[in-house]
Amino acid sequence: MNISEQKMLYEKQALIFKALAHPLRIAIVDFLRDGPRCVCEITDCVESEQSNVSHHLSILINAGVLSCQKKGLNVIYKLKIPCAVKFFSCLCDCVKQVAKENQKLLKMI
Amino acid sequence: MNISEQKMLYEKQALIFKALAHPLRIAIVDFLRDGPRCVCEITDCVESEQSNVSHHLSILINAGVLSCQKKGLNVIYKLKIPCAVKFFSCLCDCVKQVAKENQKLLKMI
DNA sequence: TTACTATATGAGTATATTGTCATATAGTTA
DNA sequence: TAACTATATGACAATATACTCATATAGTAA
Repeated sequence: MNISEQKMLYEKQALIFKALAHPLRIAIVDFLRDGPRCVCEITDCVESEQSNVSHHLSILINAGVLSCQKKGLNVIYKLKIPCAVKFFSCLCDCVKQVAKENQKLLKMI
Repeated sequence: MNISEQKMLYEKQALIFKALAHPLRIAIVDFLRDGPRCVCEITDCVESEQSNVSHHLSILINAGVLSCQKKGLNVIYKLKIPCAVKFFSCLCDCVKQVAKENQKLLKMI
């Protein structure tokens, strides 16, 4: 892989991270770990406006994190990144670690 | 975990994703997979201005993705998220998959 | 056909992020 | 001490992203 190919790869990877870089979109991905769900179920779960959820879903679709399928009036979204589940639990550990360090800092002051 | 705790966790996770959601920062993380490096080495590698690299490094530090240590005039940065390596190779697969699908689409037109 | 329901889209404003420049800081060397 | 080197910081303009509102679309049911 040459340098410009490498740069392009970084940009593509950044698109995926960007897609995941929002609490609401993480909530959506987390919810879909249990299986495919329609927009109305997702909207109920994340407690936001339908149009806002729709915008966020399209961001996740464009990044290739989710796929979707029409079924009657509904559109069913499902998780498409197999490693998301593992990475999420790792992220939990990271969040815990950061929290612990902040706690230490607070005690030092 | 109750709902507001869940939301806080999503926000913390989003911070980590946000930190990784930039090609230059991904390049930095990728570079640091080989081991700790000082700012000047990182700057050389990613081919950007020193002040810009410094800004991006501070974003990665704040998110808990990297840690750093002063050593004489230099500051040595190192990777702090153990799962980053695995997740990166998964992301490569995802990028490939998206690319394949786009190729299919192009052929259909 | 009309009315209804689920979802998507576009415009607009508010806010956040980016890269650059100039400059500050802290450690080193002479 | 002064000069130098590596890195960090702050302000700024340009750009991107988020949320809301109003509205469009496409499928369903009467």
